[in-house]
Amino acid sequence: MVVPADEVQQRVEKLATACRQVGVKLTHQRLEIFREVAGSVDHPDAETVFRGVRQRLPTVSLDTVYRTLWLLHDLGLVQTLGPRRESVRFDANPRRHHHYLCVRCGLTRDFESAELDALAVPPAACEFGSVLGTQVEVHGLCACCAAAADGPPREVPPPA
Amino acid sequence: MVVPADEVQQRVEKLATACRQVGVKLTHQRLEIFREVAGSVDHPDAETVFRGVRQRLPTVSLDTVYRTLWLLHDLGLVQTLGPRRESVRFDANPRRHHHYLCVRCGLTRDFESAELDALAVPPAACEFGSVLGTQVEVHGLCACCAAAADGPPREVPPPA
DNA sequence: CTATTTGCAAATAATTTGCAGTGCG
DNA sequence: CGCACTGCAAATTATTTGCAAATAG
Repeated sequence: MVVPADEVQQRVEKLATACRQVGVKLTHQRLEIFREVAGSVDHPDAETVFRGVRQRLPTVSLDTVYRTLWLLHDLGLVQTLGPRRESVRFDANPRRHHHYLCVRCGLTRDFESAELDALAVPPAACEFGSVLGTQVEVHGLCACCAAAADGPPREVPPPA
Repeated sequence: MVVPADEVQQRVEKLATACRQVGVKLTHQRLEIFREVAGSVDHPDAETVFRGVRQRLPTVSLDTVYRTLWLLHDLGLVQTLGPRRESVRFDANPRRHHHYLCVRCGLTRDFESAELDALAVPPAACEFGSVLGTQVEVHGLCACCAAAADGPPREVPPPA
């Protein structure tokens, strides 16, 4: 929860509009589930959203979280983030952005960059089909993992 | 199988070297599983690799495929590709490359671009930790999906 | 030879679905 | 009031693990 309250509020309004537009009901559960994703800078997975929402809505079920997350995805209100190994993560940041990704712990953070937004798509990429957008993934070791610099998360047998 | 044979051969040699170096055995199964990934331009998932290898090695088991794929990953010989929705996919292209990704069917293809390789990482991204590399994802509709231009793969109830 | 690796089958984890009750519009 | 939505539990799918037999080096 580091996303400013007014930003969250704005995103929630978009949700309300979108729901009305396609005729799906804006239930308490949906609202809270969306709030959970919209208010988080880590891109949570279904399980994590579930744990968060449960604190305010102790009766939600995990499957409602799944159903809602995919519904929000279909409405175009959250993006999915291909994970590194684990399950899908969700991202409710509607602004154009890119991702920083820790190769060790999987931490994922958004950042913005006008230069990267303006990237020219090379012809080699256009061959495959139309281009709707581009996104840059920056890989690295996050500050946290750099500090705790022991073995990698997945081990290879030590060189004989 | 569109990767040229000599390229595959070269990748296999790297595998042999790496195995010797860390003292893991280069078994028939491992060789074939690697060949399957190294020889494919689609980034196959475990199940797909399994089906492919099974044709030449009818007795391999799916779990050996999983174990081997992760082993190859640990050895740094294959990358994993965060999927769109489905499971993890593997990529044995050792050259610096970027990805084209169809938003509809999930088709994923490599392409190379010296400009993109040279991308300047914006300071906003450096805040989170060290930078090891960057990769660009180009999203679009592949030629195939553009042709069959019916509804999106995941439907939203039609606007009332 | 001997430690590593494999295949099998069973365990676990993640996600989806069927259904009956509930409540919003 | 009816249809969309929810929670539950069971089904399905994906992935991992334990162990005895097979095999690379």
